[in-house]
Amino acid sequence: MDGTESAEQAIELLQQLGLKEYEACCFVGLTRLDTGTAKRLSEITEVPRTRVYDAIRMLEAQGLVEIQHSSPQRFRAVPLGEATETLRDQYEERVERLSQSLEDVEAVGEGDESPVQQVWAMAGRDAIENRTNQLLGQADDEIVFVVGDGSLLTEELIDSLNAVPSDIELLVGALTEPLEAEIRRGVPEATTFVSGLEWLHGERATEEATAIGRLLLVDRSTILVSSIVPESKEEQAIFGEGFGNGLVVIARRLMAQGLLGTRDPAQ
Amino acid sequence: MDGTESAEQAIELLQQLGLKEYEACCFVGLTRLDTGTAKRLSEITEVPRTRVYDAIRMLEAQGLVEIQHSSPQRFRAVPLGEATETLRDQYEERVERLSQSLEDVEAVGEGDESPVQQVWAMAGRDAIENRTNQLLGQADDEIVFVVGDGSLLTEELIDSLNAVPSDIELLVGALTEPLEAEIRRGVPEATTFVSGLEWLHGERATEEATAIGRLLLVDRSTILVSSIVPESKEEQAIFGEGFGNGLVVIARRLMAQGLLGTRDPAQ
DNA sequence: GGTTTTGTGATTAATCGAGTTACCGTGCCC
DNA sequence: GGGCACGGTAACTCGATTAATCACAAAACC
Repeated sequence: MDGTESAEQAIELLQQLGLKEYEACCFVGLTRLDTGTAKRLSEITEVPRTRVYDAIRMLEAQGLVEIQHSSPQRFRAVPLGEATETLRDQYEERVERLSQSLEDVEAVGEGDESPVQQVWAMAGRDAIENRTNQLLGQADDEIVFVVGDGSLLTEELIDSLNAVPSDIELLVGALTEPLEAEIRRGVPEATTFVSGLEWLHGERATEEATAIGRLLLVDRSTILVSSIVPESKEEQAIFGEGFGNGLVVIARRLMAQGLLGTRDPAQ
Repeated sequence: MDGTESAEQAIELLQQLGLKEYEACCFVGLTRLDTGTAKRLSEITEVPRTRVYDAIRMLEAQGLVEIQHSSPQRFRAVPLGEATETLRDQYEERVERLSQSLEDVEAVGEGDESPVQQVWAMAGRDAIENRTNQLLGQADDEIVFVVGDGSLLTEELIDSLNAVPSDIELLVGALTEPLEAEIRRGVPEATTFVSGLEWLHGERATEEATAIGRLLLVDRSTILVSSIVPESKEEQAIFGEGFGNGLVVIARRLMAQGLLGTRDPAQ
């Protein structure tokens, strides 16, 4: 612990960004110290003094702290703006290289053939949002979109909706009246409506309620339905495409797969 | 191994981005398979079949693969563009939250007082570049900048140089003639020159050559000198500010710290 | 000169991930 | 029906990191 409440959050995040525990502790320790020695750092943070040196060295190599080679040596954190920018750069570089590598690798013989009727499950707020944008962009005739939770109505989503060509019919619904108003404001082009999907929303049998996230139907041939699991706030979705049998099949599968009931939060 | 050469590179990168080995293997396995079962995947990749399921679940939770809940269940990777976008989003979100947390935490009593004459060491290409931009932006009178290696002349750097107000004297040097030409093209406003720093560049005594990276002197009061270690390609720098004794002191320190000789590559 | 700091290295303990095996349910072929 | 390959889950072993201590040499301080 670092004393302050949100310091621990910072440590947590730094670890998610790839730092070790000691490294993360030392870094936030330094941001609240401006400049300090190993001893001072080990007092503030719960990092044993003898391990501070290693941690700092690692941090320096990643461009997050500077070292003054005096005796005793002093450390200081790079200014916040520079630090975040550096982290961003590193990541951006990696993603870029990854993208390159993956392009050079596609295809190894045949993939399995698969039945016509496909239903895929996916999870993760960002991923589902990206898929949503993707689908919005490739619509030909008609889009039906229902937003079940205000938190899903992001900037990016509104942009995507506004980017829909005007010759495509755009129907956007919301589960509540105020949400609908918000949508009408953000996407004036769209025909908005309220709900019509309470049957999806309400609790089913005795199981606890599962909040409906979004429902997207493109050209009556591709559908994406998501729900938000109550506690973990994680969004999960099912996604179907390319079949002539219409919605009913999907809806049935939806039920069958328990998407509307409970499902163990992904690990 | 995955057969293909650059597949391993992708795996490497994915691990750096936070995935476990199995997860990384499964993901690239899927990108070259379009759609596949656990069995197929375990054949392509060297991941034991029984562990494919866990890996995939993790990947799904992160929004990188989709699962078809049939029997046998099928997996497929999210399209490359969506995947990278999702990774980007996740990271961006974390960095953003980190930034918030760290702002709420600054300052814990006094930092150590430190001597007037400060020399700080830092490392990492991105970090040094950021610091360079930072310094360029806060110059008042004069900027002297020497580029020792063409790879350092990035887009971003050129932008920063061009953003320097015209009432600030801007001197930009290069170690070679062609490099100077490139700079003159990219930054027409600047007064360019060649080298003048061979004494820094050449090998010293019998030690192997250390390539000079960049040298930046702002308002004659702040200096940043970097070198690029031959093998690891890592850039390391020293950075000094706020003293009236001019360059000489720094230069001497420079030598004393062996920046121009060899130094063990950070870990 | 003696004592406290400072820094490095080695050592132990705990954690986590890689790799393996055992086991249950389901369909399929004999 | 009995066996058998396949699909899926869950346990366990082993090895590599990492967190946490300890021992010790070199400086710095009084």
